[in-house]
Amino acid sequence: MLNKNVSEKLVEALTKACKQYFQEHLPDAVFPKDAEISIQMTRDPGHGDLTSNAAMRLASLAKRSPKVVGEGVVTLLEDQIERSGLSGLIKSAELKGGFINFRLSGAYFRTVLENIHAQKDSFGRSEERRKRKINLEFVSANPTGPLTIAHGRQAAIGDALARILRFSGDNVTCEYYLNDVGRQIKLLGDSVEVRYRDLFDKNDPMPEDGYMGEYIIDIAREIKEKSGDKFLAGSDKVTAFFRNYAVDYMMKLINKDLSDFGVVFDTWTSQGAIEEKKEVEEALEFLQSGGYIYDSEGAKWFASTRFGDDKDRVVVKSDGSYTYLAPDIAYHLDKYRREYTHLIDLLGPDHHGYIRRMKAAVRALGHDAKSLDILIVQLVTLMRGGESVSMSTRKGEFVSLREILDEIGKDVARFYFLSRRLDSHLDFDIDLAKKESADNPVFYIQYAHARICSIKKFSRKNSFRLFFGRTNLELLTAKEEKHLMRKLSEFPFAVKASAEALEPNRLVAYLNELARSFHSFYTECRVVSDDKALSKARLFLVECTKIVLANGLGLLNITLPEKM
RNA sequence: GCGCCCGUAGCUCAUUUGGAUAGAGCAUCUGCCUUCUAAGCAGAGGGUAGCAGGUUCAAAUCCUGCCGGGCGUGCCA
Repeated sequence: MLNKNVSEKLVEALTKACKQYFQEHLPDAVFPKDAEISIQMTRDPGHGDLTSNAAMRLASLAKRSPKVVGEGVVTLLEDQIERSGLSGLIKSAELKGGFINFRLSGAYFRTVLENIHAQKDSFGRSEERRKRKINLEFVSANPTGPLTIAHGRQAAIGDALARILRFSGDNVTCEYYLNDVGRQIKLLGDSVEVRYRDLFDKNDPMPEDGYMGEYIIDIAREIKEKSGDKFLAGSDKVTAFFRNYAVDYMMKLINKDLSDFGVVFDTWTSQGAIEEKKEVEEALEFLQSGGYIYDSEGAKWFASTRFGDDKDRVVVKSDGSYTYLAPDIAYHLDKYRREYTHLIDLLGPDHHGYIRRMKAAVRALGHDAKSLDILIVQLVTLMRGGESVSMSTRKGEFVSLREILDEIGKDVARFYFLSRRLDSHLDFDIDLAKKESADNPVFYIQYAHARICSIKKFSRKNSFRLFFGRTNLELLTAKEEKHLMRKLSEFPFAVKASAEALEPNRLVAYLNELARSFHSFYTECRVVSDDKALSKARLFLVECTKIVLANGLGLLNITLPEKM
């Protein structure tokens, strides 16, 4: 019997009991059809394993106290539990402070352990294949500079989200939108050209708003080494060369940083390619045919207010060129054409004004606004020795993701970002992070895994003939063993909650609790001992813990050390 | 001015979509290594959840108004 079946059946039994209570005691009252009868895992094991607030929800409807309603429902519940075949798994149902609390039987938890052991790396994976085909776009940094710490936060979250959603049954494609045309890119090329000419003592001035970072000089040097003075005589062709070279160079750097950070993209879509395929024109024509485009003051406007935006937006400027919005609409249309049923964009907070207009565009294109989720990942305020540091890619002042990777490592950095909610405005003190990286919380979880590997090694070395006879899980009766079993059984719920809320931090919190349960168990319960039957049962429990830790950390793409 | 986000322990952050006594890590203090890893365990102290109202059986969570911080409010991307 699986977790899911148990909770569903229990909800069913509870709903029946509630209905029956209404029929018997309140013939005049109407039982609400959409009554939200639900069951959750308890926060505190002292309250049992599962809990429902049904009695409190129905109390006001029934015009009786939660206590009276609860008592009535609990009485009827025994019979319903019996009928739904749950009596072996539900040990008790009792009313406490208005909540109806359920205690699961030992048999239930033993079944969970057997499931974990049988399903291995699939344990926690959603059995149902959802039909959603998701396009998850994140980072999408302009290739005008190295990735910064803020991109790192997005990268870690996007990557983990993709893994969690896939595990939950969605088909997910991770996409990087490559902004390879436009003003910023032109400036990038021009900046490199000026630096290149500097190397030949042609001291041209940097363009206004040019890129001042050291890396621009690196690119210029590389060109000089490869091609000498070949590009000194400027021309349109040469300008294009510098631009393309710089973009390629930067994308190589960006991809190296991403892959070292454990972040994998499936596709890169280039804005230039979208424009070349005339998709912007097509998108605008589509909107035009729907009557959502009008002319005013020499420009073309998208009537986004008709879909809830505060004001209409210009899409074609009076000089005939596009605003940023036009290619972005085309890009989203392109995604829908690739048959994605659901789009998720991770953006920085400077784009929050963008949400309404893009949702308006999506609706004008004939799609449900709900098919687009725009998640704002808040910035990281970078601190250095308690002082906040302002960052500007253009001025060349920033802390790169590379520096973070080199200083504190992939696992610590990923964990740091993943354990926070995406909308928290968090402070990252790099000096503190370097100092504290030795006792970073990520090691707490990894250490649990390393300890398990050590136990396994020890048990093999002292082969207690543990492989004979059947494993009797009924021997697992200590408080710490029960807590650990309970925690293990929560894993599928934690994954589900994380996927539904699009919040990887929930999974992190769960893994932290699991590690805590394990460390506590480890301290109190000797695994490999003279009691062979008990050793065998405990080894089984430890193996299950290892599987769940591996599945969980795998979703976060954090390393599983065999020893530390 | 208007819009979005945030304000929780000395510091950094959680709080399972409105539930029970608001929890972790760091820092401080007290115990625990002759046995599978002490990067650990058990415990103590530390809180008017910015402030004031409201909705609800129940509010850190939802609504309103203030206060404070960040970001936006382009025919920039």
